[in-house]
Amino acid sequence: MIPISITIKDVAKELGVSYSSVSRALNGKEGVSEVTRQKIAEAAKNMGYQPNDLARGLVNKISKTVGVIIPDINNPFFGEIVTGIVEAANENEYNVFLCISNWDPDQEKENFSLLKKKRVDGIILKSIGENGRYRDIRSPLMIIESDNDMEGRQSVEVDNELGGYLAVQHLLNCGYRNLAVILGKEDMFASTRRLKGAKRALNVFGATIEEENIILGNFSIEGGRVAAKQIFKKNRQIDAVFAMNDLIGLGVLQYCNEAGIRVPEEVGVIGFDNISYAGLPQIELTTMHQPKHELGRLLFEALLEEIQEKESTQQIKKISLNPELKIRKTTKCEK
Amino acid sequence: MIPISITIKDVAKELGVSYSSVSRALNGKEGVSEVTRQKIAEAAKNMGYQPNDLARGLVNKISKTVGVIIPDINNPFFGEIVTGIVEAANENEYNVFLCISNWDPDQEKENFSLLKKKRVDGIILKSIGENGRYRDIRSPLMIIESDNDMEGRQSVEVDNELGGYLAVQHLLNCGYRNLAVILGKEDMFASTRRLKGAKRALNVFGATIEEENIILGNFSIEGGRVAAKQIFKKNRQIDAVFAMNDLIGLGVLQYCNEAGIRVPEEVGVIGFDNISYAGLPQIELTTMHQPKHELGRLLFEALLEEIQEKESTQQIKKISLNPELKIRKTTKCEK
DNA sequence: CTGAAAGCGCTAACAT
DNA sequence: ATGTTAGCGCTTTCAG
Repeated sequence: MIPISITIKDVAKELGVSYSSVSRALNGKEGVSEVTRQKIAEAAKNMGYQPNDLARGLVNKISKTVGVIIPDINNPFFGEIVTGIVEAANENEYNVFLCISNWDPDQEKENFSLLKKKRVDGIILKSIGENGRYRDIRSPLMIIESDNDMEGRQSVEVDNELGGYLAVQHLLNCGYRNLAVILGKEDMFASTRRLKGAKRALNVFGATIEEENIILGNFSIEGGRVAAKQIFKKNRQIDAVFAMNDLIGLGVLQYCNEAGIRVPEEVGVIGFDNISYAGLPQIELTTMHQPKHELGRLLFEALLEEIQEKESTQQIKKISLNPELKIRKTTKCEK
Repeated sequence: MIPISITIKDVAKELGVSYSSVSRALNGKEGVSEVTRQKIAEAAKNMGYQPNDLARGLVNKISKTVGVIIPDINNPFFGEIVTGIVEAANENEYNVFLCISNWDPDQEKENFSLLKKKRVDGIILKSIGENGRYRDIRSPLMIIESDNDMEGRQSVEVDNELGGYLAVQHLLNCGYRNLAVILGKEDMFASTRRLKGAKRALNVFGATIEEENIILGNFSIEGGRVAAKQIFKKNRQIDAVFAMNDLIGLGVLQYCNEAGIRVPEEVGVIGFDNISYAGLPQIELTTMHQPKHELGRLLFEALLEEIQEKESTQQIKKISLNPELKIRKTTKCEK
């Protein structure tokens, strides 16, 4: 079952031309007469010739390949981003290696090393928050939500601080006053930014939040459930929670459901990301929308630019998109 | 920003040995004294040597790379399968190219061609149902749920007929009598098998299903909602629906919710796949569980075997796992 | 046990 | 416009 692939030499022999001519013709380089170019194109097609990107990569130092390292493809946030990345990549004849770090620094390192062997042209990374480990990565790199330690690296992200601000502003507008916040401990960069925005909104309103009402949870449904339990066990006054992503939000809803707490009457809940399941009629989670698909496309396009730039201007781009408030049924007002 | 990668020659020069020795040492081949082997290993490590898999692939005809073509990574069914594939692949030092066909035959073809250029060692495919197009694929291929036309190809799947049988048996056990079935039109192989099992269960029970109550929908939440509307507009008698996947099931639930139909009292709903969102307390969809993660691992492992087999026994393996009934709250009994 | 050399498929000078 | 050649980084005979 060894696939016999036909090479540039085979088609050269077939036509009795040199194989450099074939190479030139097939790559649209000048130096071939129209006539032979035609003949070559035709023969190549008939013979089912497919260029060998391994060989090409070896000489060009371009593998037409990028790596994507994310923690979890089952989080719809990443799923949609990856969809955008793959789409844009394929349009540019690129393939993408999918790596899953599982929020584990060791696996992430392992992934880097595997990708390096493959000589990918660039990497798109959702960093899992151990600092200073990317300084020595010498290939083009795009960060999904950069941390401070990534200064000097390109990144594409939503304006997280603005997102936090808008989320809490909405909660306040609804009349909720005793807020709790659940941070995602796997990703303190985004969480910290969003929290900063949240505090600013509180501040503008002349309010504050107790440190004890800011808790650390896992970025998962179960993580949200556990965190909510912790919150309400500790403080019955809480009347609204800002969850750092929709998965956590879903977990909060789950807890409220179990504990008989009415949403949005007794407590309001807002999430972040706007994953599709948040919009289910049984859920209707109010949340901050992120343009995930677009984020994915931009991520790849910016990476490609960096790859092709070689050594020109090389200015560090930080692309930032705006999140959008998506009001549904887990908060009790409409503005 | 060109990453200067160090080669086998560099470490050879450093040590004053021939580079073939370095190759031998690093690959654990015999013909190198323990002493030099040690020295080489150490030098390679210190110098940060990383093998170039492009070059390796060129000579070995093994790229340590596989391609996965699926219709939609945001369907948790595929998301979890891919997670299993990637996990198993990485354990074997393989990388996986993720391709998304978007249920579109043209994109699927495009993906094949891209992967061929990359000289992947094998491909894992969720075929989107156009027949006879894989006959000429000469590389190792594993099919996620094979169709008849794929005879002669390896496949890994859940026993779909059994799944259909168990699902409908459960519905019948609950006392539902007027069933409707929603097929997923994007994947008629799986749907047909499950339907066959469903009819068998009906048969054993001495019942049947009207053809008009078997409808074609899209494998999506919206598809399920539309199909449900169609069903209940046409026939008010229907008291249970078997949805061919959980997304469709979610859509049915959504319609019932809107139309004020009480589940499970007035109508029972059962899905297929057991995606994580089906288990949310607000949803609690009864469904047929598929061991998706395990399916993914098996898929890769079987593919790897086929890749390594070269030309030995070459018997066609069809691996089949059993689905499991997962009773929750959208059907009204417990057996 | 070790080195020299050929060749994987391709591109890019360099000749003609 | 076309052919010849070197070489990308590596593995694998083949000599020594």
